[in-house]
Amino acid sequence: MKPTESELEILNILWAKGPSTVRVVHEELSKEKDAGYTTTLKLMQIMHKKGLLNREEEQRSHIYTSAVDEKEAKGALIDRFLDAAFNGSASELVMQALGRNKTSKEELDKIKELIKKMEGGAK
Amino acid sequence: MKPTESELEILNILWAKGPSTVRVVHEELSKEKDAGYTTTLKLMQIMHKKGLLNREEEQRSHIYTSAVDEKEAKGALIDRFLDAAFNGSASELVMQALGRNKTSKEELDKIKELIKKMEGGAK
DNA sequence: TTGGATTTACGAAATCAATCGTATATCATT
DNA sequence: AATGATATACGATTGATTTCGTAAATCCAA
Repeated sequence: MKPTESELEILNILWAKGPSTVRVVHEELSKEKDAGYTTTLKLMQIMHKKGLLNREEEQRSHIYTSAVDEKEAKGALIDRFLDAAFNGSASELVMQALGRNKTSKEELDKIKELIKKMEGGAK
Repeated sequence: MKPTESELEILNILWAKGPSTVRVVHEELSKEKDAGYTTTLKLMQIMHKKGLLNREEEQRSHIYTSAVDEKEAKGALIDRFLDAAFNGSASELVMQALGRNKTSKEELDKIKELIKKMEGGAK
């Protein structure tokens, strides 16, 4: 399971909006990039064939849903990214990511909470 | 600047080992995957044309070095990955990355240090 | 019910990444 | 100087991704 960047965009939309028609996905997609309707359609058809999307064909406008779990898929993406760019070291990635973007206090708190929990569990 | 996965592997080797010949890079690469020598050569030639690598042609065996800064390049990679998969939210990525991999106590400590520093600077 | 709009299906082109074979040049050793 | 090893250059191929045009089916509204 190795979605391309375009496919990932579509998955993100479906994860956020739930079951959707090509029209809806395309509309959403159009906010970011511009491509023809049939391009989006074709992409989603390919993704369906690959098993990345489910679809219901009862209506004239087919309804698509993601066939892959969001957490799992993103976890796999992280793993691949980690291996490719950071030699598998999660902490390296985290340091870079935090050092880079300005992250809000609330977010930092959440992360601290998580660390605390992880340490607690490890003891 | 958008290295492919193969190109990133080569950049990683050059970042780690410093100026190197194709031969050396290829040898290192061969530990992970197997491809012919000319494949590695071609890749590095393309990267040179793209401006990803510098090379010195004085010797018969050209010496290649990365033309891009490691921190900068990885930062750009993170940004793109963040946008593609996590809607730009660094903390989301961090949470997933930490929650996923088992990270050592030392690494967690380093991260806590970083957070402390960030909070200090924000005050 | 007919015409316009919307949808799906499908083929094909354009691009790009990755791989390799072959030719040519250069070097080192005998 | 000749031979074998090693280097670069370059073209060609393969496969995947992205894009779009067009045809056919379906729906809706005048």
